[in-house]
Amino acid sequence: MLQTAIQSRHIQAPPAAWSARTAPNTVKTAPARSFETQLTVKAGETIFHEGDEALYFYKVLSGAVRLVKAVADGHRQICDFNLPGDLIGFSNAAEHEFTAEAIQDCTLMRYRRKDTNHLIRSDAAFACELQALTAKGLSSAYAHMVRLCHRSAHDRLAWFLLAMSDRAENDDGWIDLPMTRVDIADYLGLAHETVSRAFTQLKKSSAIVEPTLNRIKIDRVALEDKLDAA
Amino acid sequence: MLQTAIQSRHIQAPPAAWSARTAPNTVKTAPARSFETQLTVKAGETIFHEGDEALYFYKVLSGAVRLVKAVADGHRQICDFNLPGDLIGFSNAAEHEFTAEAIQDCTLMRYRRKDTNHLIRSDAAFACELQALTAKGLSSAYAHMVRLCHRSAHDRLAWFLLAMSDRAENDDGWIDLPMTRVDIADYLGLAHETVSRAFTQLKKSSAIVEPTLNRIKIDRVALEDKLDAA
DNA sequence: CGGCACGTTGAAGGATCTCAAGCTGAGTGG
DNA sequence: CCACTCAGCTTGAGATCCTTCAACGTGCCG
Repeated sequence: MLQTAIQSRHIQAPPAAWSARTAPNTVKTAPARSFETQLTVKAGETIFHEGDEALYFYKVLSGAVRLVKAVADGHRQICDFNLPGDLIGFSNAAEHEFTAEAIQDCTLMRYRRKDTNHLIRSDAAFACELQALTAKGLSSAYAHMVRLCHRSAHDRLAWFLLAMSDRAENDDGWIDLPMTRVDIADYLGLAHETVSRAFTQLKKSSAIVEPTLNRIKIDRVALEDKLDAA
Repeated sequence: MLQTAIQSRHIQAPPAAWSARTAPNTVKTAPARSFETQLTVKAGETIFHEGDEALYFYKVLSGAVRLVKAVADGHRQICDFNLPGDLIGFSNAAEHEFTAEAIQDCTLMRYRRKDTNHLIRSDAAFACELQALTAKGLSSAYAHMVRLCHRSAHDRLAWFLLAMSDRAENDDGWIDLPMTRVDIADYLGLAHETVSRAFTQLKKSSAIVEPTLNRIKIDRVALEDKLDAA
């Protein structure tokens, strides 16, 4: 497995743990229960805004979502991408701390925040799972910091692609990248032109294969070597 | 509020509030109880290592701690600084995700993790509290991402100093910076020379006053103007 | 067809990193 | 009291990388 390979080289483990998530295959169309509501959101639509009263939190069933914080100078920071199984917007703050936007058509399960404490009390398993998912989100956030602290643009992108591979690789080895280059740039703290150039170089060096813009296959060893060399 | 819930239920004598960000002046030397142990750590010593089995979590009573993740190329990323009132290492992961090092002589309160899990199951209020604290940590992590995404070194430093001001300003308006320039650099993802130059410029522009290395006073308006202008 | 969003590529400029040297203050030992 | 050491901080200069601005290409859609 990747972790062992990387750890043996004394490298920071790759950001396998993304935001709060469960294995994709555990995602089911849950039966309707009183405390949850299923809904669909079209690509480009906003699920909630930064600063909105946090009435609900969500779980992604299908599609992809980006979490965006606006920054003073007009730039934006994408804090995380959420894929099926991930939780969105769970915090105890009264207001949402970021804007959640669908980047693909999504189906979501919505939970009422005020029911949460009741559920925690009445359902120990739910409480433990929620705690674990939130802690995982924190772990993911720390991993992202490590990504951002990498000075080199190529490092950041390689790191990102390895993480996407752990997280969203299909059975046939292909990785779907639902986000645009601009999204990736805002996620990694780079200019989108820089991301584009880094992609081109990775393709030239055969570290990735990219027949279409949103579908790639990576050469793990080559990418990890690039991290080592840095 | 949740804090009060936990205090009244499990902690007869208040070890301050159980908040990830408690006001320093509420920190007291709590009496010894079965599930907590007070200990002291000297500056430079390690509290726990990244990858260690997570047997305990801690609360800072006095001093300052840095949370460090090692990165492949020999660099390191400081994920957070912890000051009195902060909690350290309270995720549900089996292993600590970062190394915690004292940057000043510290007194800490140590809690056994397995007691925590028991309490989650048996006591809903505790579970809610822990959930809230973890969510707060996540919020702090997102805020840090925004700091890191600021392209300019001056922006990052200004942001950092404003945050330290919110967090650690004394009654007389002075801010203690227990961490070195190198620590700040690793926190902000910059070279320490760059941090030093940024400090110098802020001093020249009178945005900060710095009679000694570890003690500054900031001009909030000037710093915020710098962020806007960027 | 035109408009538009997204992506790629080039060129120039600027910010940061790296390497290197010197400075400061604290602690130590003579 | 002084010289010495060492860690942390500052400053300089050059090289490197990234950003910015600009142009162009592509695919989609009305």
